[in-house]
Amino acid sequence: MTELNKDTEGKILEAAQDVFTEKGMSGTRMQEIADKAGINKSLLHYYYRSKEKLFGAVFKAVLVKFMPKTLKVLSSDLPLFEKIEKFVDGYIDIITKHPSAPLFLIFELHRNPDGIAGILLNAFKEIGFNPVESFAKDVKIAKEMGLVHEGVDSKHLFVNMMSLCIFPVAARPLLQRIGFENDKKAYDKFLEMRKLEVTTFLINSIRKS
Amino acid sequence: MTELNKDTEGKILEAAQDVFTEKGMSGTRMQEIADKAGINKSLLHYYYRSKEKLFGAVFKAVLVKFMPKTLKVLSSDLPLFEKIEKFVDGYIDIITKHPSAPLFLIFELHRNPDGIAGILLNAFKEIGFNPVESFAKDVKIAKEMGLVHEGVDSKHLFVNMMSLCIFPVAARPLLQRIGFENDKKAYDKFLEMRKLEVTTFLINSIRKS
DNA sequence: GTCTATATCGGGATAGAC
DNA sequence: GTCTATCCCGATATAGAC
Repeated sequence: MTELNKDTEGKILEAAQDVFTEKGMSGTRMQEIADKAGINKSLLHYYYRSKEKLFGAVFKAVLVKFMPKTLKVLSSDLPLFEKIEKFVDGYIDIITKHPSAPLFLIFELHRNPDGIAGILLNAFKEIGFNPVESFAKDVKIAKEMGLVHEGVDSKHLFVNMMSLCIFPVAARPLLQRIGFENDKKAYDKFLEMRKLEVTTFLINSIRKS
Repeated sequence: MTELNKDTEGKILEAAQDVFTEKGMSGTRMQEIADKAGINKSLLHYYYRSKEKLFGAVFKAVLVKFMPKTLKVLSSDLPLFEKIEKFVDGYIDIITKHPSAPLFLIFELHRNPDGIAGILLNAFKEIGFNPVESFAKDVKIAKEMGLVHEGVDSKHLFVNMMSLCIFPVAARPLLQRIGFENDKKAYDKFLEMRKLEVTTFLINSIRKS
């Protein structure tokens, strides 16, 4: 819940985010967005000309919500181990708050990769920052300092880190049922514990000595 | 490509799997399934009474395709380290062959958790096997044998293992673009290497001494 | 069993009053 | 800017001939 009193356009965008991230592009009904925003269906078309356009706005908004914090950590000059810790901590936090966002991004990207990935790649290009390359440098430095094994591959490490943060949230409806008897609180606690768990897990696996 | 000459019902189910797993329930058009199966739209309704029913059949079929192999490994009496290795190897293999299946399962489970999770939980109940509990036992034994740290939590380990296998395939459209310049072959190779990578990564992080 | 034709309905989009 | 009424197409589903 952000603010409650905003202009119509803002209310629409917020409602649209809720519905789109929950049900995806094709599963979303304009009517449901209108209802949730407390306005009429045709107002949606007044502000955003089409469903497609509204979807685009939502997609960007979700990116904007996620990118800044995470990129800030990744582009910082913290040493590798601290950077991993900070990233995992912040990332699990933010996706726990917006649990359907990552699955939404992945699913829609899967549905229409080229059309959508453009938005993302442009975002990186604009700020002149590629998280994967940047992370590779961090790993290289840590190797030179003798902190991590020479055999460590930065891309695998990066993908591992992302996987361990995102998957448990995205697959929650499944995991909570098969491993936690569908106990919401227990799973919340599990996710909270993962911050430490994932960090130590990652660092243990790459640390020299 | 399984067999080419099968009865109409089989052709429909196969085509339906392709389309449903690719586009999800709401993104799927019956027409597209009919085209892909090389038959008429109304034949779909002849064999499966509704889209909903067809979807159910597909969902089960996908489960059946995945479950047996993976459960066979998990329920075997291999020692923990070998079990991890076998699982990771086989799992990455099978989801690489059916890359859209995991995302499909997760997304549809997210969309309608209770309606769909029932199918899954029943499947487990029928065979009287819960992978999470079983894995917990394996970890316990390994601890008693002094092979892994006492602090290792079996649920985190299980979720880590699943995350590391599934996410890189599910998020491929994204990862391949930001980390591999959208080079398909490079990413294929990356996935192939992950079998060893993930295994050693997991074992390194839990092994005692 | 397989086809063509058609019914029916839902949802995106527009027109036009206020 | 916001509403009501309506258009129109696409998609599921059914009827019925062969």
